[in-house]
Amino acid sequence: MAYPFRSIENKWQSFWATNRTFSPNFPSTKPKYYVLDMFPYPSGAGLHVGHPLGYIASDVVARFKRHKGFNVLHPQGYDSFGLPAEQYAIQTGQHPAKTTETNINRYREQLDRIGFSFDWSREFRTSDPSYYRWTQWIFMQLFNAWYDAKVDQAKPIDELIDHLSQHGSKNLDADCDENTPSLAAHQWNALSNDEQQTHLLHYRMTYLAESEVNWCPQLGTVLANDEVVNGVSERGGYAVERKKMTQWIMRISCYAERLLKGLDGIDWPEPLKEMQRNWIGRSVGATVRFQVSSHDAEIEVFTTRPDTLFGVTFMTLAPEHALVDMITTDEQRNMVNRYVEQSANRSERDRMSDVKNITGVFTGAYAIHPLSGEKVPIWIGDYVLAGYGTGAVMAVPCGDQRDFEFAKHFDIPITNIFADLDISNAAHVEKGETRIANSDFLNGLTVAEATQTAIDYLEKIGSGKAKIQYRLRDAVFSRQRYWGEPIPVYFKNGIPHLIPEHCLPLTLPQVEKYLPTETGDPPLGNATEWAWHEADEKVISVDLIDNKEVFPLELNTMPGWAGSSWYFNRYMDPKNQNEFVQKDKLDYWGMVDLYIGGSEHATGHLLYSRFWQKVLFDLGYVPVDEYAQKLVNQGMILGESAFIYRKTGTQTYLSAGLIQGQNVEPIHVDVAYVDANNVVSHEELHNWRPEFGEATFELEDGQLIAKREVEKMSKSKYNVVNPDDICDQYGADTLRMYELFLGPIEQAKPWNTAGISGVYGFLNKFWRLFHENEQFSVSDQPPSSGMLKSLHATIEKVTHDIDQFSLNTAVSAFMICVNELTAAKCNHRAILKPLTVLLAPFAPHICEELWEKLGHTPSLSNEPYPIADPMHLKETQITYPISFNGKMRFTLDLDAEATKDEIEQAALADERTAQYLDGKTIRKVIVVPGKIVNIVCG
RNA sequence: GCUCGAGUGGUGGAAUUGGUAGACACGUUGGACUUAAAAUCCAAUGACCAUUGCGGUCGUGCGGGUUCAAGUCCCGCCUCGAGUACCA
Repeated sequence: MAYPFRSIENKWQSFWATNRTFSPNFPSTKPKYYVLDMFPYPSGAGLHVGHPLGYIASDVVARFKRHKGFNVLHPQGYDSFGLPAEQYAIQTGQHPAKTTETNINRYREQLDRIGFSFDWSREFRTSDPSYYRWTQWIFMQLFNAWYDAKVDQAKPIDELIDHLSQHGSKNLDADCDENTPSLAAHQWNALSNDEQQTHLLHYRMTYLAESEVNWCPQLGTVLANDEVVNGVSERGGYAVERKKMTQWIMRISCYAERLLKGLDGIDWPEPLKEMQRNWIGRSVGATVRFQVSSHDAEIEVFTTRPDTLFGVTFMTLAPEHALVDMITTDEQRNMVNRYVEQSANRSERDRMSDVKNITGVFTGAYAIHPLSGEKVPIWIGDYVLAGYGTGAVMAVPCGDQRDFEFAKHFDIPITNIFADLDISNAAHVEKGETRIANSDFLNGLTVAEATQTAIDYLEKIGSGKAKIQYRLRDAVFSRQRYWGEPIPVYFKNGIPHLIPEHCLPLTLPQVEKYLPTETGDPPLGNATEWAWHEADEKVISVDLIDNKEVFPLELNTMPGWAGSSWYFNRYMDPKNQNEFVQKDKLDYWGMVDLYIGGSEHATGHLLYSRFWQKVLFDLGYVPVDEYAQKLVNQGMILGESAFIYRKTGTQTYLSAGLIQGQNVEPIHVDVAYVDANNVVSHEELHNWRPEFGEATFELEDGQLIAKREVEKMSKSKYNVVNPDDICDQYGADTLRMYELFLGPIEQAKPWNTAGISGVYGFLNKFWRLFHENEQFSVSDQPPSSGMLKSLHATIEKVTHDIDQFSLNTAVSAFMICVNELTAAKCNHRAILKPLTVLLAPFAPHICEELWEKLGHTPSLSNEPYPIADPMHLKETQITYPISFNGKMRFTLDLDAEATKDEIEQAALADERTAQYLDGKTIRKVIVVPGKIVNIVCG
């Protein structure tokens, strides 16, 4: 008879909800602990068993910390702006808010069944105006900030304005656009207001600029770099092209160094940190300026190898480089134009898949080498990317493999500047102890020495300077979508202005259609009325736009990552109408102590959120500049798909064992219709897909056998396991423990429904141990020392495992303990009480029930966690393996208190030792107290 | 190509960080209970040899090395996974 998990789980879930058991206190004198999950995007498909894994792990820690006396903040909410709801709206006309609402309700139902200890009173949605008004507010703070590189800090824009009006751009070290003009104070003061505003855009942390963006025509929007994977959109896999557009951009690049450094102080998985480091892509080198011969122009390049300057035999510009048109000679113009056009028409993907082909064209122009004064030809090649560095390189064929191949292909001379090295077949790329030759004043120096000497010289003659280059680009922030946060900006004479702060939120307007307008404006262009809050809600009709009193609003919306870049702060004070978060709450809750989520967000959410946090920190709004002390990436739970095989071109389906030598294609079968022995149920197959009724099946032993294969869990692969079904069949406590038991949290692992019986059996066993004929029954006898030892060993192991985040082994420890208790028929009250608390983080429902039956007042959630008593763990005897030359021969039971010498003597005195030695001499005896005795002889 | 990470029974995975490899669980086999099944309980389960002995030999991807002792440390490979890619 199974334990009544259904009634138990219902009872305690409603108890927790009614009593708000898991709401933390504020203020509180207790130490705080903040456990956070990456909040979900509520998709239409609902949850599968893979989704809750991270939530279960964080819930164990949250409950554990409550027992340990912490005031625990463990919230949950929804990242509810996003593409799928919008795509659905485009197809069906249903407002995304409605789709989202439905999906959230479904998510909530599913989550509630698993018994999480979330404080639901703090729930919010990023698509709710009461939340996104603060996302808009943060946008305003970014707009009103600039980056002072002198002190490495973002500052209010007013300070910059003061500086400009007093000193102009003199003594100003700001992170700004490359092409920002320098102004004297009087020039600045002479500018009209609009001109000043335009000028300030060069400095603002979020700015409007025309730039090359990743445009995805199918999605009808631009994408950030991290949303483009292998030249196609991450979502949908559509082609992406480069396009010049005026967009809102976030100046994340000025934080490159701090984002990099900050990684050292936080406990995040090393691979993830590595991904962020690569993404930021710091490289140390120098910029060098080459004068263009007979033109009034310079080409600036970035190089990591200033030591190889004398090896430069040509230069290469990206086809998009601004100087191409100017410097191309008339003879070369046709070829150059054709080449530029060609590369422009090639999609990102073509260009990438075609890396091996060397293409390029000579411009006819020459540059003057800044050191040697020689003329070097200027070429164009699409191996040089417009988006990195300056979009131009100095080519050193002897020291760079691509330059080398380019030179060989076009027959450009190669100068060898390395002493005693053969470079006839390949470039010499390693740095090492190589000495430089053929390089005037660099001759005889090592690479490192030459690098420094060359930079010093360049700086002296004013032709270059040391520079650290980052791969990290500023992030495009505009999306041509409907379902996102409106950007709180209006345009006056084409100049962007923030709407007044007291008018927030600027509410997402209703539209007839979710597609771009006929004039090509984003979907918000379809809106005829906008609402914003100014005392009472005020509606602005688009008809009233006269550009005198009423101005047009920004029609782009924010990207998906906006709302998720600061939400961890909002949980501290989710209902606050006056501030984004109250300061003393920020001070109390501080950093997230444990953050759990997938590693797929490495270069997206996890980078942008660190960026925003740093800006908010600089501006004095948050007390810490990193927001998550420890991050754990939970691995994916994979599905075990099932396949049967269709003979190609027929309606004949084969059992998996019969496909040898046949021409077949695998067909997914829903895993629900396949049993543990991989037998497919015919009946259900017919009900599922009527067309199988007309098919013929070739069977093995009268059965249709499916082949299993591990794949990502997804609806289209028919391998989804719904947690609801598991809760129905086995209960939430079993689901929780089984998900943890599957393997280490960080690892990807397949879901195997067959294995669940082990955990289910464990909980039943635990229940039965304290029940007789369905009646609760505990013994009041004192437990034996053996049982106490078992209990305390488990306490020690489980506590240690939770600290180490090794939850799968903690589950095993419970199983061992219950097996031992069962074998000894030990159902003592003194054992059950601590065990109930110990197990509560893992299987909270059953534990609450037993706790109540023990006569305690629910809930047990703040009951102190048991502590292992070393008294009970003490060994009286220890079994020592006695080994000879590392090979074990026999064991010896010795007093646990025995000293090293006593152990050694006992081992040597044993007659079996004498037998084994048999005349051999003892060379050494190694004794490790509590572990082993090894006798080395020979 | 580069950068990380990982290779342990039929399977998922343990191993206090150099100290009796294979915990725990699934699966499999046998047994008990049952008219039968389910459920439950007990036993066996790395391989090979011996099982009329207690045992022995080999075993953590492959090849070397250090050590009394290596899954664990070092050197050289192989395979798989993840990330990234003309980054100057």
